[in-house]
Amino acid sequence: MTTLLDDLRARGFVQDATPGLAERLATGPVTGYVGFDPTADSLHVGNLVPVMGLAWLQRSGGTPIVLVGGGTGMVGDPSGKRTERPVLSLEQIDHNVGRIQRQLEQFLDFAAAGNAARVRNNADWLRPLRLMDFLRDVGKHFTLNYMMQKESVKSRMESGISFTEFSYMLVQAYDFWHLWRGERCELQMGGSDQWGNITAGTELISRREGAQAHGLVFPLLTTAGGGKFGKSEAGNVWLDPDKTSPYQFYQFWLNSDDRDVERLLKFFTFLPLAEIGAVMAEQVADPGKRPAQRRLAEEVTARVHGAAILRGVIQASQILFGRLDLAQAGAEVFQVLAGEIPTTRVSREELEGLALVDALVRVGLAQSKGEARRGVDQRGFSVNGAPVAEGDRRLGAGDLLVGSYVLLQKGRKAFALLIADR
RNA sequence: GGUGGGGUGGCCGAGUGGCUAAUGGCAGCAGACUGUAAAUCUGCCGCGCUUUGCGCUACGUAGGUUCGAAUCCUACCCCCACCA
Repeated sequence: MTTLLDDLRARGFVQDATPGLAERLATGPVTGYVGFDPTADSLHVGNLVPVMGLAWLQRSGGTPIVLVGGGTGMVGDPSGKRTERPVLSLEQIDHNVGRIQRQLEQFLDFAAAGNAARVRNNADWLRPLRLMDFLRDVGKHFTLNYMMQKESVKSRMESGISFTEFSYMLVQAYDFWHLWRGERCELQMGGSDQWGNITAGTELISRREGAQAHGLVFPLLTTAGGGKFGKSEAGNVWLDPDKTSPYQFYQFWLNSDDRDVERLLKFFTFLPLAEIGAVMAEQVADPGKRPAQRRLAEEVTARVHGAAILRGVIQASQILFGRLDLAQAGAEVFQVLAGEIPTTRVSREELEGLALVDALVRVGLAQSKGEARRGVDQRGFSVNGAPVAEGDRRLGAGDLLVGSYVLLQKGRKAFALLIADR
């Protein structure tokens, strides 16, 4: 029988784990937690690795706890950070937590009998905490020498580290202890930069309670191209459809590098490894068809946005990238597109004689008219699928498809729809 | 508080009076090639215009010297290192 640790390891989730975790898991499911920053009102795909870690924990019978850093959010973790965090109001944090929980519900079961997922906010216990109590109950258990050996501190000794940031690991250790004490939470997971903070927590639980707690860290995800995973042209790829449209979301996964796709399937889908193996076999046989990317994009998009939206997104993708002749497309096709790509409405009068460069800026495909002009010079823009060569090109009624639509395109991946109202 | 070093375009980093809208690298955008890939090659990469050119804004901030300043002078702000 395999345990959570075996499963996570097979999927590449385990960068490091504390000794004894395997033995502990062999005796039964655990309660475990991951900390999240409530700095935004949505998760982005970069947050998905720990979310999937919690989901697997729950699937193994364990109880996942989502810890929201409402208390720690105001100080700042020095691990891998260069700048201080913004301070958020309590109302803002509550709002963000509510939105994020709704997204988590696609991955975690908050109603499961016996091991329902829980959300905790460390503001609840950190805010009332008194400094003297903290120094007595937590500070006493750590030597300066121990703390200075942590990578998060060591790497900052040259450039300088504030006392607040230096103390961060103790606060995080206190969180772990608190969850252990109150809910018998025995495992903390996180990114590999959290290793030092997590082991400080297991240390505190060991010294104060004489009990063994465990830690597990995920590897840092990078792309084969050498970049940070989870970024697109528009910045972070968010789960919130208002921040990243489902179409962009689907395209993000579909455009995954061949070298990354197998790893991404293991990380971000619940497909059994045997099935991933089969998909990869297809992929190797005919890379041009990209069955692996398609499967990845479908699985993740369906989970985050639902099957119905996925269908619409696939349809829109076929229109924009397939051989479909736009002139043959009906009005309903454009209605689908309007929901998936940036859409701007103009009046008929405005459209008549509207300079293309102005239109491109207006729909957001170009930042400035100069940029639009350069792009046109380089044959980078198309109107209704036809590349534009003339820098002084103007739009008019003759460009309207189905009487109302003009499809503008930058390069091959960026589109915008202009709707001319009657 | 003292001493020294520094603040240049998204980032890194050249530039010490006119040839500088500012070398180079990274990131980004477009084109070719492709599989809506990767790699490679090419072009672009402050804003605007009636675009082989012209105008405006810009080298921490504010003044000054000069025909002319990112480059020199003054004050101020900020950062870093070492010392206290």
